[in-house]
Amino acid sequence: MKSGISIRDVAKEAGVGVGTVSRVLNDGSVNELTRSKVIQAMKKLNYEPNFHARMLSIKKTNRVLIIVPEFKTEFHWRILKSFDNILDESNYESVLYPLISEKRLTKLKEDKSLINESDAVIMCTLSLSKTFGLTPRLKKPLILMENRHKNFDSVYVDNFYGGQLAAKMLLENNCHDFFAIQTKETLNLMVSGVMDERLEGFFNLLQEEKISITEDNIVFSDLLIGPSTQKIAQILKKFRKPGIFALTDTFALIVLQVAASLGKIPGKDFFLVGFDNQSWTNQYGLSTIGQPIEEMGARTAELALAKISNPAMSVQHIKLMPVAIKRSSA
Amino acid sequence: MKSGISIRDVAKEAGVGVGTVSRVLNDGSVNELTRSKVIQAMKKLNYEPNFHARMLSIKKTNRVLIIVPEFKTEFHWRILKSFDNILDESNYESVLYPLISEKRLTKLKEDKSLINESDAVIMCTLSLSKTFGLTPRLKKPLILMENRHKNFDSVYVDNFYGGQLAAKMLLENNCHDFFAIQTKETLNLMVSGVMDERLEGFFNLLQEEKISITEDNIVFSDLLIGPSTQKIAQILKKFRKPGIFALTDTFALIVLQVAASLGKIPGKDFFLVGFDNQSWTNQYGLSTIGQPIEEMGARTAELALAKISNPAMSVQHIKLMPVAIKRSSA
DNA sequence: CTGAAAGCGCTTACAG
DNA sequence: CTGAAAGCGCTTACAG
Repeated sequence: MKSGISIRDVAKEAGVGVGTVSRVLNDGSVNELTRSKVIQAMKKLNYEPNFHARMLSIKKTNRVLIIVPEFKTEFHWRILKSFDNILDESNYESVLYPLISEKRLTKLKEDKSLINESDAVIMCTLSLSKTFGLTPRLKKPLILMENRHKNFDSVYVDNFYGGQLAAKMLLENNCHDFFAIQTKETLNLMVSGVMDERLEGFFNLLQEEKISITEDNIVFSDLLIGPSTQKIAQILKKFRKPGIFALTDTFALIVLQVAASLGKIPGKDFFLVGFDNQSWTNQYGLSTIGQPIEEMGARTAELALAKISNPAMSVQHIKLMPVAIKRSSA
Repeated sequence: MKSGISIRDVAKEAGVGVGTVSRVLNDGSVNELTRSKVIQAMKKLNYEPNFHARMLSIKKTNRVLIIVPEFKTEFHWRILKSFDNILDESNYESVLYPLISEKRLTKLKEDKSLINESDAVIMCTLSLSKTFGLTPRLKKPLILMENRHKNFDSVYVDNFYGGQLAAKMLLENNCHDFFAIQTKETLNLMVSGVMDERLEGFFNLLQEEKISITEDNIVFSDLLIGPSTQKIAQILKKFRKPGIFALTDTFALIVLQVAASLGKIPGKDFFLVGFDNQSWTNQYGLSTIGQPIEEMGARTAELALAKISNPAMSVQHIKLMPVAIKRSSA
C-alpha cells in the first residue's frame, strides 16, 4: 500500500539515486550542489521521512521511555524538563509513559507498547519490585530514579542527610520543641521510604543533641483540612517558638496558611523548614531543603546516553546531596 | 542489519510459510492445528513482533497522540484515564505529549516526533492558536478538548452554565453577600477564558435576581498564602453568612483551611461552592460543580476513533453540561 | 486454509 | 561523491 511522498520520489525529482537522498537526510558526505538540489526537491514535494522505515533498517529509536506515576507536583515536571533537555542535545527524544492503569502496567510488562520503541527506559519515582517484579529482564538499559537496586543503575537523593540538614537549621534558631509533618505513604506503585528516610535523618541529628521527640510530635497530614490543620493550629498557639519540619513544601504551605490565619509570623513566632525547594518557596521566604532536581534529570539523561552507547558499562549508583536553603522562616 | 527473531524464523520452526505466521498474528483464518504449531514456535523462540515493520506495511499506528500542558491537578489524569480506557477497548493506545518546552512545540509543529506516529491527535486544554497557530494543517484528525474552533472537532464543558449553577446553589442558602475566588490566568499555552466563563455565568444569574457585585468582591488567589488568604479571613469574619464561589475546588480548599483555623463552619457560618468535584471534596462535604470529566475523556476517545475510520465525517462540537453537587457547605 | 512473492520506505556496504 | 542493489520484518492480494 503506497501512501505519501517517499525518498524515491525525491530522488527522481532531483535526478539522483535514493542513496544520495538518504545521505543528505543523514548528513553523509554529499556534493554541495547535489545536496541543494535534493533539498529543493524535498521542499517542492513536501517530503517527510517515514520514521518506521528508518527504524526498521537502522534499529535504533533515538528515544528513551520514562515511566512515571500519576504525579501532581512540579517535582516530576522539572525532572522531565531537564531530562528532555539533555536528551535533545544528543538528538534523542523522551517519551512519557504514565502508569495510570493496571492495563498499562500489563502492556509494559509484556513488552507491548512504547517500550519496544526506545533505546533505554527510566523508572522515575516508581518501585521496581511493585511494578516489574523483583528481577525484570529487559533487553535495554534500565535506570532507576529515586530508587535503588543492585543490578540497575540509579540516580537518587540522600534523603537522610536532608532530614539532618532540616534539624540543623531548626537548631540554629534555638528551638526547644520540635515537630514534623508527615504523610501516610499509601501511594500504590510509588517508591516508598523516602519520607521515612527524611524523618530518620531528622531524628538522628536531634538525638545527637540529646533531644528526643515522641510520636505526639508528628502530625500526619493528608494534604487537606481537618484534624491535622487543627493540630497545627494548636502547636502554633501552645508552644513558644516551636521548630517544625514539614517533610514536603506542600505541607509547609499548610502551616503557613494556618499561621497566616492566626497572625503568627514565621521566623519569629515559630520556625519552619520545608523540603523540595518548590518554586513558590523563595517568594514566601520558606527555608527549605533543596533537592538537586534539575541535576537528577540531567545526570539520568547522561547515564542513559552512556548506557546506550556502551551497554556493558558497569552499574552506577549516583547519589546526589540535598542542600539547606536558608530564608526567613528558619 | 539483522537483530532478533523474526517472523521468518518462526515460520521455519513451525514448518509453515511466513504468511501463515502473519495470519495467526493478525487473527486471520488459520487451521487450528497450524495455529497452535505456530504459537508453540513463537513461544519457543521467544518471538516478538517488530512494531516498525508492521507499521511500515500497514500504515496505521493504532495510536493517538494527546498533547497536554504542564498540568498539576487530577483533572487531566482523570481525562487521560477514561480516554485511554476507551481507546484500549478498540486496541488503540494513547500517547502523552506534554508541551514542556519551546523545543517540544517546535518539533510538534514540524511534524517531527511522535506526532508522525499517530492516527489522530488531541489537544487537551491547550489553545490552538497559541500552539499551532491559527490554521494548522494536519494530515490526520485533530480534536480539541476544552477549546473550540469552527474547523475542528471539539469536546467541552459549558462553564457559563456551571457558573449559573453555583450562583443558584448559593441563592438557595439565602446568602446576601457574594464573593468569588478567581485566579489570574497567565498560563502560557493553555486555553484561557474558562474561568471568565464561569464567572460570567455566576454574575449573570445573580443579576437576574437584581444582585450586582463589584470588583471588590472578587478575590484573586494565586494558590498561595498572603494577601488573598487574609482577604478570605476578613470576609469570613466581617460578613454574616457570606456566599462564596471558588472557581476551582483548589481555591475552595484554601477557604476551608482558613475557615478551620478561624473556627468557622461551612454551611453554617458561610456558604461555599467549588468547581471540579475533585475526589477529596466528597469527604469534606464541599458543595461543588461537577464537570463530567470521565465523560469528556470517553467522548473524545469515541470521536477520535470515529474520525479515524471516517475522516470525511462532518465537524462535531460536543458540549457537556456540568452538574450541581449539593453537599454540606452550601 | 496456505505458500510464494511483491511491496512498504528507508539505510548501507559495494563498486565505481 | 554517487548509483544500484540487497536487506530490515512485516502484510496482503494472488493463486492454488
